[in-house]
Amino acid sequence: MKIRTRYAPSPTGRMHVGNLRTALYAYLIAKHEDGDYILRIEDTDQTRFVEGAVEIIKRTMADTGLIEDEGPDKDGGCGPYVQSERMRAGIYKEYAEKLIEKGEAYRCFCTPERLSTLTQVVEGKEITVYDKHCLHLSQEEIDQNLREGKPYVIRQNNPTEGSTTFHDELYGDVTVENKELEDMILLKSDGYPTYNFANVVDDHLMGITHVVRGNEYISSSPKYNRLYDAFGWEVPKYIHCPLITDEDHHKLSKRSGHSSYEDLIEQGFIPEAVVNFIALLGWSPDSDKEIFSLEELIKVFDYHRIGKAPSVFDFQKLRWMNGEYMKAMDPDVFYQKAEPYLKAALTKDLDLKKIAEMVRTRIEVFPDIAGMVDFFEALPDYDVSLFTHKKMKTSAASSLEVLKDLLPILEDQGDFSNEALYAALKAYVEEKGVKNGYVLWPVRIAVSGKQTTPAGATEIMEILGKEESLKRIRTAIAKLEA
RNA sequence: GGCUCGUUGGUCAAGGGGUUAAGACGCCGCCCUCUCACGGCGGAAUCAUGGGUUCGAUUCCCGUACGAGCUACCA
Repeated sequence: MKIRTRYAPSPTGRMHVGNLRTALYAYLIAKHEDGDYILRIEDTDQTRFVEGAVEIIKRTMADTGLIEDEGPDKDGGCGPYVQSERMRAGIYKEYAEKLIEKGEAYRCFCTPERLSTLTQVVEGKEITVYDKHCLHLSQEEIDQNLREGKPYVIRQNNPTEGSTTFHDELYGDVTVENKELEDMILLKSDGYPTYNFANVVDDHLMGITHVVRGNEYISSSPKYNRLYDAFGWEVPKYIHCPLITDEDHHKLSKRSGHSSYEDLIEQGFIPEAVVNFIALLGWSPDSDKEIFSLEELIKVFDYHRIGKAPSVFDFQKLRWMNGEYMKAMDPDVFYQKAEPYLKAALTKDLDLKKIAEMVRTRIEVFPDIAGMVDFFEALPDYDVSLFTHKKMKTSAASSLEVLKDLLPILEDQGDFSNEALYAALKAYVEEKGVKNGYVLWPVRIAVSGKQTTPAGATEIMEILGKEESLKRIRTAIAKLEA
């Protein structure tokens, strides 16, 4: 049988990396077996709906390459793929009423006021256990309430004895006492289904074979199984994924500053690296390989190798991985992506393509560029102590001497290409019988004004050009003479 | 509080009755080098805890601790 998985986000804002990973795993599980991956929008909570959030979801899916086979924009015969539309089509009401007929659900007319009398506070948390009050309403009372137009919800009728077991592909069998099973609400008074009901109905109607979702649903899964059983539907395979946490081992939240995919993109990460990184959070291949394209992931992804323990989102390692992608990137592609960052930092007419290549193996994330190339734009006000370097055996005095020797040589130098400049300086080095660094260190400091730069002295001079390079060397001489 | 799940270096993690307990990030050192970075080499650092079972447990079982999730007309 063909595998069908789904990703079913709620349009409530940016896409959390935990959700993105769930989407990725759902996609990989399906694609590994050449199955179908379905996108379904779960907009049943009108109060949490955020304008534009559906577009964010669609754009993120497109950017990351998690292309759905069926979804709101791609009807595969199981539509509509947006729950509010399905609700308007009467799907959930129809199935909820079937459950009532079977005695597996009942209408509940309890007011918020009555419900609040049932809640108690335990350790600061409000806990409400419904008492099945409306289960015992007589048919007359129900009809009366209906006639009066009293609002009601439909609740699942769970047994109070025995136990229910469900099987997870990763966690194995999980058994819960039925008395722990709450009579959860299936259909809200506004007619919308709750997640608890909609996911079961839709997963069945859409032929989902593998339900991939976050770990937080593991304790409600027994209730979902009872729903499948009540309908006489085949229970899908469940794959509950572990949580992604922050450095403090708490659920990754907005506070961390990088909890959403959009946050990461804004911070200069590239989609491929993000996808690669999150794939490895909670899953590992059977090899030492760490850099994977989406296609490679599809090939090697075995969901049995998903772990059970939560994993910390290691921002540091993401940066490293992003850097690996930078290094492996085609130079033209890299330039295209780096250009806006280069242009933001440099207004002068410089060879940005050459600068981009200098910076490529040195940055992890695009915003790193600015602090690395700023000296091309303007010579920083540096301290002469920079000229002193013990390993290069340079001092302020030696630097001054070298720069004064070099000035006329460079003034006469016609070819200001990196190669020609290097040859010229090398000739001086040999004539003096010193180490390369003895000469090149002061030159680089003079033309850059920085202790570390993305390139060597002659490469910098090539970019700067003769006029600016000489000007900076004269400035250095003046500084050293002062 | 109840229920459920989890626990291998700081982090991601492999492994799974007998191993010198992989690999990666980060950190440190060395090499390379026109600085830094890249690259290369090396180093420090781990089986939460107490009981079993066993000739032998990091691995299997039970308890404890710790962490997380659920306990909404949120998903």
